[in-house]
Amino acid sequence: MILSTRGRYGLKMMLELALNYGKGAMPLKDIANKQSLSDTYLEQLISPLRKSGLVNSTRGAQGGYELSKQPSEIKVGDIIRILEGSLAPAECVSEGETECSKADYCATRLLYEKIAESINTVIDTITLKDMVDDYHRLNNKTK
Amino acid sequence: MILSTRGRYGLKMMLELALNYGKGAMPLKDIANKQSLSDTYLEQLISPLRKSGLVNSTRGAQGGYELSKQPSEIKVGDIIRILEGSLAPAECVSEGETECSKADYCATRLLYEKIAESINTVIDTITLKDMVDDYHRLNNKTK
DNA sequence: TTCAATTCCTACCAATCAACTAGGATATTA
DNA sequence: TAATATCCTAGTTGATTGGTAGGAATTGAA
Ligand code: FES
Ligand code: FES
Repeated sequence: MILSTRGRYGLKMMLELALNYGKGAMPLKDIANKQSLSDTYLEQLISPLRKSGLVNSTRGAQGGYELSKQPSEIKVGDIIRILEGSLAPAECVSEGETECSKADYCATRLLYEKIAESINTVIDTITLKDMVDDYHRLNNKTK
Repeated sequence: MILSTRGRYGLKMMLELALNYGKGAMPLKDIANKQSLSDTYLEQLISPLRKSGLVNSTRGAQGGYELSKQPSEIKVGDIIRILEGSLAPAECVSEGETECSKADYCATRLLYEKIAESINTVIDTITLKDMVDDYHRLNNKTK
């Protein structure tokens, strides 16, 4: 699996917050209940999202979390990279890493670069708004 | 990292065998030396490749491994899937798995499907022959 | 003012996985 | 028969995953 629970749960959380966007703060417990996930675990995942500025938090009673900007401005790539780290196929293609010494003559690196590029294109093209739209399309069909 | 050493070393091995294609069997120790990898570890990785029919083996002295078909007929996706398992982003998109019960109304699944599709397109388009060509282009430049 | 709701933070834990290593049986050829 | 290889099974070690536990700090409402 390319995505661990960190990325997958994180995406679900952020989708839930996107669905709630404009309706005020949403407590983590509500998110956890809606998605049937452990709230103490989600707590750990939302912390880096807050520190990266994707969500704002309000402490105390009636507090909770909300997106810091419009769903259309948050790419799923932002979320995934915060929670999973880079999705590079191998170290020598990942951004922060020191470049591999064999980079000049390594044929596998070209492959990794192509894989990385195609993944990045997908996750940086799709925003939370797209997922909200998908959600409504999927769930309002029967109504 | 999307690819573990299994996939990455496996690709290097197969590239080495592709470079040696048509020249008879190549012992694993030679591959390991050329790529500076542990031969006892590579032994474990080539076993599933042989069982899947991608490489043929010859036992005993002067034995070794060779590709079972032309480099142009072996997709890197074949190699990666054998050594890494599916590259699906999440369980509910992976082929063998029982389909997730929420599949009908799950918006994250659509995202996973798009990621999976783009990865599969890349790794099933590129063959060992392409990597061999890249290798020669990269390494004969200075000669 | 006090209490309940809530975020925030650190530490711990068990199970699994990743990346090897070790040791030996079996087959082939010079 | 010795040297060279593949083949097979079983460890081992460290990191990662997917959590739990416990409590401090903050805030709104009764
Ligand atoms: S392994 Fe890093 S460039 Fe090839
Ligand atoms: S989690 Fe499986 S379909 Fe959404």
